[in-house]
Amino acid sequence: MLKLTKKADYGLMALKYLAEHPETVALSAKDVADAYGIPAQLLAKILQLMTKHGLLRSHAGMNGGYSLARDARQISAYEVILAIDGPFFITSCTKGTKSCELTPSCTIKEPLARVNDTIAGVLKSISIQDLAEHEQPANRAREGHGLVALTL
Amino acid sequence: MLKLTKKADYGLMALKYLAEHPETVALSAKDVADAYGIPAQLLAKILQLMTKHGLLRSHAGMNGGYSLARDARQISAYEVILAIDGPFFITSCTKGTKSCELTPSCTIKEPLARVNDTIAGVLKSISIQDLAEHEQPANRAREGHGLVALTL
DNA sequence: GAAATGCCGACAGAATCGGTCGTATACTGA
DNA sequence: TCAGTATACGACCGATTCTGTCGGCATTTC
Repeated sequence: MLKLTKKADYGLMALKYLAEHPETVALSAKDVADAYGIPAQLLAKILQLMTKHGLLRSHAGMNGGYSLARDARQISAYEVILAIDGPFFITSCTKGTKSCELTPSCTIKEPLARVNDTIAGVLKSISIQDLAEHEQPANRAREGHGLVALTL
Repeated sequence: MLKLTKKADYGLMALKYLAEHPETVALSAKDVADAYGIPAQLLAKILQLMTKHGLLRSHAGMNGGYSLARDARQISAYEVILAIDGPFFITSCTKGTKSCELTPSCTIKEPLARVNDTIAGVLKSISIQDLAEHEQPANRAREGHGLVALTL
């Protein structure tokens, strides 16, 4: 399928929302959840995850909430996905801990690992700021573009 | 997460195997399954799927089996994944049939849709032939490389 | 001290995925 | 013609993962 989980979507949406409201000191999980119609408790856990990974700063107590730990330009979509869904690999048998058992099967995986890197590169090149800026599809014809080379 | 299903992996492996054995007229599902230790019946269904999508030709009866419907260069990884896993979208709320119901939420999705296109482009640029050639990591330093531009 | 908020673990329902089984159909070759 | 091999297809089940909820606790502000 190759798709993000809803959690990752929610996380990106929440960060975008925070990036769009820089004037406020902090926004509570409920604020963001209400803004998008996301289950509040679920979003809360997602925000906590991102806090743990250093993407957000949290503040308990009344008028508490979350704020971006860094400038929106310094947070990439890759980091968000990594924080929420964990490390991803395009191949099922991730060549990490426990490689593929099937005898010589994973010859496929070596080229696909490079695809994986390419995708990661694309996601790393996208910042929360980029997401927030594209509110209106009008300014789509901007010049900024990342170039990604895939070497087979 | 962002990973392929095992079925897609199996499908790619099977096509690679077929591409590596061009001399044989046809290989049965069992042949391929045995070669890689894949459950035979599962692989059979995958091969049938790819046949239905025009990637393979099938031949029933004794000495039957499957053969590539086109040259290995003309079959992209994208087509394989599409045939097996169906159309994929990186975003949960695919902007196809039933768009996101959440009020204004899917502002995120528009930039991610472009990421999606980029990934699709990468996968389209990879042929079964490419997979088959990379049997040995020795000839990795080949010159052929696809260039993918992501315009934010 | 009370209210609001974040923090955390456990858990349940739903969806998806991986894999199996059974049966029907098609082709080959003796 | 008949047996054997192979594809074709649908139903099903167990396991895993994902989504979302609940309950309790900690922290800060007022």
